[in-house]
Amino acid sequence: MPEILEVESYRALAERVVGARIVRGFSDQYAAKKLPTTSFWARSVKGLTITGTDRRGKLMLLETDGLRLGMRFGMTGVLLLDSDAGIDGLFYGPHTYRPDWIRAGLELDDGRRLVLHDPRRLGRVEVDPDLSELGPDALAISRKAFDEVVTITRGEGPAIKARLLDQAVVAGVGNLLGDEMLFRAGIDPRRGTATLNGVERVALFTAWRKTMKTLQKRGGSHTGDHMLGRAPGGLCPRDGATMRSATIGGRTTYWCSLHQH
DNA sequence: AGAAAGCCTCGGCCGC
DNA sequence: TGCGGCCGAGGCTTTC
Repeated sequence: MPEILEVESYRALAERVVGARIVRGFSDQYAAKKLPTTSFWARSVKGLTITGTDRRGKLMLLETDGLRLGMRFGMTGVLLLDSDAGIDGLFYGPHTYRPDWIRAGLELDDGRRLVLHDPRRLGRVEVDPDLSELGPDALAISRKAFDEVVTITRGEGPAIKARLLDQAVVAGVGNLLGDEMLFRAGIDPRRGTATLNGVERVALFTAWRKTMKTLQKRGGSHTGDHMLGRAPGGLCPRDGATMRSATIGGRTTYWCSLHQH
């Protein structure tokens, strides 16, 4: 659920704890799944002072005077500072918060708590996360980085939708965002990446930048134009044609039968 | 009851 | 035939 725009809002929220010292960290076994042991997070974070925040794709980072800390939010994770949500709940999943859905977090020397609230337990905490497996950040992607996303060395390459979702190629495009930018660019998500011509590439790049900009203003990935037709039997909000759907790149994908080709 | 917006692993297939 | 890389399917987990 949280895609890059939501994670960016969490990062902005986390800015408020810069300067604070961590007195205690905690996590359950699920949140610690990428760590050697469940207690690794608690042992690693104790005593660190938070010096800044960062983000690569959907991975949020806390810079400290020691280790670099990472948080992933899975599909239903939210970052809370005391009880202030980084965004106003989530479109999918419960819109309520419950103390027993707090899976990991940090207690700070000023009494505040920065916590991962995650009903579905797919969020993760990380210590010194490996960034080498992630492509360049999708939010403010450069033309050069974009060119690499759509460049395939041999064959047609994967479907463009699957390519967009590959975090090693570009970090931060989630399922909704991928559908939204292809919708705006008028490109069929099933198209082989290498089959996009120059005009289509420019259209996709333009749609990409505009989608990020617009949705960031609106407040998240679930406020895209495309969302209106994103339901079984839905109609395209642009031209009223029927929307199609299929699994592409492992995710449910919706596209307009008329203007995306 | 089925599907869900992330991510990881596994197994099959393709090409060298 | 052997092997690595790629890609899709399935699993995780809980909720609505």
